[in-house]
Amino acid sequence: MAKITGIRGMNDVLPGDSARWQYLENIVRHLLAQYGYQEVRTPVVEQTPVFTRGIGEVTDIVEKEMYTFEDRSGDSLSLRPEGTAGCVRAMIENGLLHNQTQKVWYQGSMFRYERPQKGRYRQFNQIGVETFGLTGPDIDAELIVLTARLWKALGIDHAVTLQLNSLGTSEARANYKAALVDYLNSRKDQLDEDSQRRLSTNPMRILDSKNPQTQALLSEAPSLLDWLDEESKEHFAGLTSRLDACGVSYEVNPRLVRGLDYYGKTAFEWVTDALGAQGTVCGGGRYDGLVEQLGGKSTPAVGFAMGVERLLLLIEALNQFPEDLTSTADVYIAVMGEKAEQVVMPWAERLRTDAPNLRIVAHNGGGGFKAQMKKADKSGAHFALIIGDDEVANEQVAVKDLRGDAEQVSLPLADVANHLITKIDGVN
RNA sequence: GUGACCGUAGCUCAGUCGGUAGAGCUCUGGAUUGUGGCUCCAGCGGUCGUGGGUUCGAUCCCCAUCGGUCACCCCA
Repeated sequence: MAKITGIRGMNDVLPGDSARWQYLENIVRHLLAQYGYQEVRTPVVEQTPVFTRGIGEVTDIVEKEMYTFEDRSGDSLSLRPEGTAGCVRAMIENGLLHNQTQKVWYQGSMFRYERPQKGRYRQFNQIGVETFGLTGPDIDAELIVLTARLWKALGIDHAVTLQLNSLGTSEARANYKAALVDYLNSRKDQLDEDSQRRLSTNPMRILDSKNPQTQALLSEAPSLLDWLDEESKEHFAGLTSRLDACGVSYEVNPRLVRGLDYYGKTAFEWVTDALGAQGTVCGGGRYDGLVEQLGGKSTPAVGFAMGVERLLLLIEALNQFPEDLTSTADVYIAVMGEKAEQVVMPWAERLRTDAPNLRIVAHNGGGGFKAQMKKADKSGAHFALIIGDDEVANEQVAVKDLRGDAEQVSLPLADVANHLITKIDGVN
């Protein structure tokens, strides 16, 4: 019989790792609440046109990376390859964009059929933030400032840099695109194969080619910034002045184009060189045309998404995880003798009632007393509680400090919870 | 989709110029009948990724295949 395995590029988050995910998620959730953003949860599967119309037919994501299938009624469905399109669909469908502004975020799995490598998986998780109904550069700035605060909270701010660009209005972009194609067509023979192909399909993407010869050729090419219309220039200036005022530094990168068709004006990426080839940790921009594209009333919008796995890899690489994440208990209860085994459950229940914020693990599964103490140590608990025949007879519990040098004491059961709470609060 | 490298114990790896394998960590028990971390001893644990070929004999050599990793591409 063939061995049953998980699917390539789709990973398990195991007990030893889940605390790290929760650590990141908790920080993000708290931070977004600080800015007044609300969470939305949308399905993992959408009708395929949500993505083909939203992301763009000729993008790589839609052309060759989507998990698309027919359901039993013959409808074409797709696993979401990104979060924005589905989020916009939900906002339109529920009438949440009618004369109101919205600030929302989501978190969840996305799916793309690609060859896995470091920081790139077939099922991966994004935390995304989207805002609707706001035209000015102040909201673009707020989103970026918010991410900057997040990097600080995670201890990775020294390892990421902000790349910033304006893609202009669609008219400006169309004019620029024509100029770029003109320039590159005259030097077509010097382009690498991929770039030659993109010349007709998606010429802007040639700008961020990694091919050094192509990059050299581009140094003489027309720059997007020179083709910006007044409106876009003003918007971009409004954004940069606010970033300056908040002390967020950035690098203007006129070659920064994003892979999804719906972006215009502001585009940004936070990148790191600490993760190998997949260095973009967060990316986003303005997509004023998308809501209309998906059948809603024209609504301005800005948003971004960050890659959870990449952030976790980066925090790990920079050694920024708190040390106590591996601990599974604050208090570990070891028992000896039949009488103790009889009372340990009700006693532990009482402690959990009296000290609801402590993680209290009662030993299961028998084994010698020494083995129980080893487990107490491995659990990361600050205290071991010891219940043997003597303790049962006196309604007492022996409290042993596993981390400090306090003397072991015996306390009446009724006093144990308070003792632990004060001691452990003091430690934390 | 293309390329490079790699598959030996649960994990990290050694090894056999071809004679069916070993260490560290983990786990269990003991040295220390009710006291963890350090140390020492013992035990548990392997179709050497899978299939085929060469050979008296293959974990080792050859071929294929599957899987993993990294990179291209693309993006979070």
